[in-house]
Amino acid sequence: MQMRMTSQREIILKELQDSHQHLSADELYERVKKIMPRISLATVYRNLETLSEAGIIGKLEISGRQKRFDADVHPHDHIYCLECHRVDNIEFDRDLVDPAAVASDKGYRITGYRVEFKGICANCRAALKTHDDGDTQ
Amino acid sequence: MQMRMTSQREIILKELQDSHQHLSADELYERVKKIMPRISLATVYRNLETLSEAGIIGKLEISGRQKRFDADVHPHDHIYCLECHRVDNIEFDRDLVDPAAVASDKGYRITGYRVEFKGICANCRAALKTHDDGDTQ
DNA sequence: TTACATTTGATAATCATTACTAACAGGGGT
DNA sequence: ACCCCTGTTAGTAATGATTATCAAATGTAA
Repeated sequence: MQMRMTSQREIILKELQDSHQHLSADELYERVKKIMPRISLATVYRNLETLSEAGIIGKLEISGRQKRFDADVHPHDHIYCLECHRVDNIEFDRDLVDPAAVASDKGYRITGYRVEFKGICANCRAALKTHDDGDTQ
Repeated sequence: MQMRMTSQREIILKELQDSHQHLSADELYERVKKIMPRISLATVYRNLETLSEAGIIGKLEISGRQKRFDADVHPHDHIYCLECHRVDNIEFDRDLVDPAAVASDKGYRITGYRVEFKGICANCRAALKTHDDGDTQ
């Protein structure tokens, strides 16, 4: 849990925070390389893991895709675009879900849950509309 | 969408149904090989994909793990064990979640959502208890 | 039965991630 | 200052899951 804040670590964290996005390890690698050209992709992976273990960032494991990282660690949920795979935060009332009501089911001790929405983002809706008029709603 | 029910396809589907489990492609491969020894792992992957595209089975993409497949296609959610990675169905009232209430958020057209619980299953709770008494609840 | 499309088995390739390793950095304590 | 210890790094190899490729086999249809 204790962890030195190395310069690599600090730059990775700052780039993620400043992006205001949910970046993947390699996207972050590309950004960090501009500041610290000799950094290794493995270092980015390693530090993202370290930072998320320490609870400083969140690790998003969205359906079957590459992991993404989130500088916002307050409990919240996500929606992702089936077209371009971007991930956005959603406002969803987590109090609606009561883990205790589910717990008895199979003898699990529940430690958490997440809600994951999917759909087509505004950008991709617009793009699809001009191409093949695929959306009427 | 139209799709021949080949013998390989049929055996893969039947084995998944009979298992009453959420099997991964390679677990299913091991089972199917006992019936059809010359089948290829690629064929299993290919047919699981085909079957899930046709809506005959479900594809489960649980947090950062290997995909699993589900012969039960009625809308339902899942819980997985952080220790042994087994996946179980849960009874969770999906009406609690209203996609429309979320939709306005970012201009997404929402096509679905899923709720994923995590925890420690009964087996693993018992196993952990005998080893290091790690659970008091 | 000839002709075309689909599917298969075998294997190579890909993608994301993790493991490995040797070199390096930043403290103590002496 | 010097040595030792531990954590970290860059670079690269290895891994695990999945997908792509392709020739051969099979099914379907005129």
